[in-house]
Amino acid sequence: MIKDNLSSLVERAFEEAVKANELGPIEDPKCPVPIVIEEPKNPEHGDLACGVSLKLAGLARMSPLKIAEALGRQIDFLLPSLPHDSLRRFDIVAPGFINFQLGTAWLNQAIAQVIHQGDDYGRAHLGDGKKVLVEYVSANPTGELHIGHGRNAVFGSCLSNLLSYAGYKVDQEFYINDYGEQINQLGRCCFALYLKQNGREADYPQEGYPEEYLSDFVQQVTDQYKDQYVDLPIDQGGPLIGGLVKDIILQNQKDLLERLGITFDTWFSETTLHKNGEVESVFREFEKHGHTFENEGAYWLRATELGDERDRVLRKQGGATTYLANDSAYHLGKYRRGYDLMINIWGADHHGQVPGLKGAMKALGQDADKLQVILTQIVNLSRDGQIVRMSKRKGTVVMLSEVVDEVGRDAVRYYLAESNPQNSINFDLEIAKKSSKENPAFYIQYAHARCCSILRRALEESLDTESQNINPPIFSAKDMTEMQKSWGDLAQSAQFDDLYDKQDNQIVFHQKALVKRLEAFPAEVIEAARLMLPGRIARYAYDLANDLQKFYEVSRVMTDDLSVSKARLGLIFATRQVLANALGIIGVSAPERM
RNA sequence: GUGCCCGUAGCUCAGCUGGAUAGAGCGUCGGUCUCCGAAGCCGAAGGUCUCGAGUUCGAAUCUCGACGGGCACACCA
Repeated sequence: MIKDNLSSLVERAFEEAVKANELGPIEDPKCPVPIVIEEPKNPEHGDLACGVSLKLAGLARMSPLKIAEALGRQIDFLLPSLPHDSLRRFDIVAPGFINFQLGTAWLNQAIAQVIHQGDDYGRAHLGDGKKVLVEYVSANPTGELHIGHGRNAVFGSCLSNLLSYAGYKVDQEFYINDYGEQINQLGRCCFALYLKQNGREADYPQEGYPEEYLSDFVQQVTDQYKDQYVDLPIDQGGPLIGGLVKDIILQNQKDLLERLGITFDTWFSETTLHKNGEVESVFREFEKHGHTFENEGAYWLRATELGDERDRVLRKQGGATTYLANDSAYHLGKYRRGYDLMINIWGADHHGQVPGLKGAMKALGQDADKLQVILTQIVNLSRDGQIVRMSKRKGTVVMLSEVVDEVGRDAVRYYLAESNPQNSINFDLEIAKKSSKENPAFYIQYAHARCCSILRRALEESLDTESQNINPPIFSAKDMTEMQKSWGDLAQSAQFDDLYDKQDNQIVFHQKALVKRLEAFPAEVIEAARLMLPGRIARYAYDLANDLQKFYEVSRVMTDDLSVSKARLGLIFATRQVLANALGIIGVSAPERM
């Protein structure tokens, strides 16, 4: 990577400058501050720049400019050790920046690298094969998914893709809360509706789920089984009808998530924890490790000793286990499955539970740092500018399925993937629909399709508008195959010199910008994975598409000069590849035509 | 009341471990297709980075405080 090359160049210059006693009181040849190479906003400041002298000023008790000059002298000596024409020149400017002007060697190498590695370009070893479990969505099987679930789902999916791309071994899991009071409640509600739908009298539970959420699901049961269960007592009918409805809802959620391109490796049922006795055995584990006590007939976790703000009940007075106890059993199981890292993606309204769960893991003797909870902030839905509160009670929720229907999978994914989880999102349905054609997702896809189109056109005959003659195709399919082979040949990367030799500064500028962007992709993947912010990849893809469009505006790919055409086709080929790789991470399709 | 998150253009959001003149999209106004896809490109307008202190060569970025918004504070799940 070019930045790494430059940063190690500056590092060596620093060493030499220290040896030459040019940096005042600094005697350690190891640079005390990280050497960061950055892209200047102003193009007049070169292709890349280093501001390390400014950070060293205090330590060296010298002016930043003097330091930069000292480093510059050493870089001059080191220059011959670099590959031919990798660095064209560098300048020392006030207040102490070192600005680099790139030659062609590294840039050419970057294009060849993209094509050489293809679908794997940008893959990283950051994860080093570590096993990660990403648990997300985990919605209750008591109703449809809403837009908040959608955000959680898209974020989790993108993060999983990203981590996997960065070298982690990722499993994706959906935890089904199919046990306990809420599922009993679901049963009572569904049975009441079932009776009603069969013309019987029934009292709908007052604190139950809104009827309109459930009636369609229950209707499916009614349609299939007619009135054959109407005479069952509530304690049998509830669980039976509730169970049937739960399966329908779950399947419904699965189908919807699949429509969003989300698939889970495991659907983990809470019921299995209870049936296998894992909840009971987690109490024995708590007992072994201490940090628990009894009070007024309840069994407590002394969470205050473990970083929580108050103690938590694990087993209630009546003997029932709490949500935290069940969750502890679930998460202990995750540890035992051997994951190096466990990521939970929760809605921010659950943030209060984080210290409790982490405390429980500590109490069980586990490394709580392996468990990381990412909180996604709320999605504010509006329609025509009117805020729609997502209250389940009032039943005003706009369902995720409606949004996907209206806006489309790719746009929904991009929209929800783009922003960082700690920021709330304002999602106006009317605007989302209206702007769906100018949606960033379309813009990126358009750039991809345009690359494909150019590559296709290279193989087609063309019409000369002046003479009305039909020109034969410039390249044959066989030519294309051979070109692709040579583009990916690292030893032949000098063929891309033709991108920069011509006199038109504007074209050179935009091509260079495009190549620099392609070259930055692997570093971007690593950074995004490190920060666990897949939104960065979405924005990167947008920037790359933008760079392509700007290049395309000022320059033709197919020209009279065959070697230039070849080089530019190679650049387009590489751009298409990186667009596809980036889109793949955020789970947006990369169409060849639109 | 306590804890967590947020506050950047009219709206939606970027801004990398502090760096050069704070950036995009949408919306508004104007320009641009005899030429590989105009779902594009170019330009204009729009900012006290909520406010106030502090840290330092230098703050949208770090610290503290205020204000504003959201969320959470169960032997519920």
